[in-house]
Amino acid sequence: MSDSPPDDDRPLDPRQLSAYFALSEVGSLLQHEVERHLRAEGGLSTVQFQLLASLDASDGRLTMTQLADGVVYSRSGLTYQVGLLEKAGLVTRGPSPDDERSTLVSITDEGRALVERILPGHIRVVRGRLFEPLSDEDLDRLGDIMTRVRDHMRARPPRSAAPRRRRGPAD
Amino acid sequence: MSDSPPDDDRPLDPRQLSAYFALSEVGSLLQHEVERHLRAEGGLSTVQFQLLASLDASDGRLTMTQLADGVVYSRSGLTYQVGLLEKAGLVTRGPSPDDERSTLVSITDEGRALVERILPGHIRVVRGRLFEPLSDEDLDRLGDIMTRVRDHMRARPPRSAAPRRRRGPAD
DNA sequence: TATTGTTATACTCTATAACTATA
DNA sequence: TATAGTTATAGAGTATAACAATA
Repeated sequence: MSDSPPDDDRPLDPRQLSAYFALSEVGSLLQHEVERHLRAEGGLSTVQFQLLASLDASDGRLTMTQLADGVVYSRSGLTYQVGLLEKAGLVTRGPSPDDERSTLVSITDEGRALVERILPGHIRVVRGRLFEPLSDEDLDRLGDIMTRVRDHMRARPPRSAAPRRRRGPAD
Repeated sequence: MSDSPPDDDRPLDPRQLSAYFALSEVGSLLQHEVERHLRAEGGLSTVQFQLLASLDASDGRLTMTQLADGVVYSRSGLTYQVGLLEKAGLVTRGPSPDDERSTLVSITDEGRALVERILPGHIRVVRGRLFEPLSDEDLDRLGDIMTRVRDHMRARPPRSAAPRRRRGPAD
């Protein structure tokens, strides 16, 4: 609990606070607008769209674990969402030939068609809300910063992020 | 629906895509970790913490509408969350002297104490996850970019963002 | 009539723990 | 024994619409 350097206990300076608040607000606003658009246009939640887009971007088939890697999500939540997509005919599920424990999720033609139908409007939202006020230089800088932060966050997950809690000996 | 310039229908270029994906991922990861911390440390959701922090940062009392302006939220959702905070003894609600329609939400001493107890750890999370890999220059640049985007998003809300739908004459 | 806020309701989402099956 | 995934369940959060009260 107290294994952080004392340096970490100082308050954020005003620039950090301002950057943090602005980032949070942008994230929240953007998320809401994207969600609204996806729901209205394709009846999908953001997570469902991300799952479809991941499948579409890869070879069309991924295991549940591979899908989970891309999305911040619990396993059961992923099962639930993929179940909805399957019910809607946008993906199919089947056993993996390599590893009988794995489930291979495949996007259907209908799924691909939906992604392609939704994508332009999705991009329009992102462009109009996020990128419009940014210069080319801003864009490069933003991409660079966010990529570094993401790699940092992915590289050192907080100690509480154990993928699956195993039963302790004292349970 | 087709009132956007044709320019908007082009796909995002790779730099935009990469910046957008990285931003989404960072936002999502950060949100999850902050949520986890607030829940573990103070039993609060992010929204509840934001509401308390807003009250704490202002004079300690705001109307429901003023609170709603800071958070992306439906009115009923706000009522629900403030109700929880009230039940927990962190805020009180009373009629506004200025406008009898308004509800004035006030943070209690207990509420302030909770914010002060949680804030250092919250900041530690943000610093460690978000700011650690960034230089001073990055920080300034990020703050500048995010502030501009936020102002842009706040200035021109999408047409669907009417605060409250009034009954149409044909209903 | 417009605005502020609440309530009732129904639904979506998410996490935890227990479970099955394969490696 | 560890890993991949599912299921049951229970709770939190959210939105919509109808509502009451004040401006």
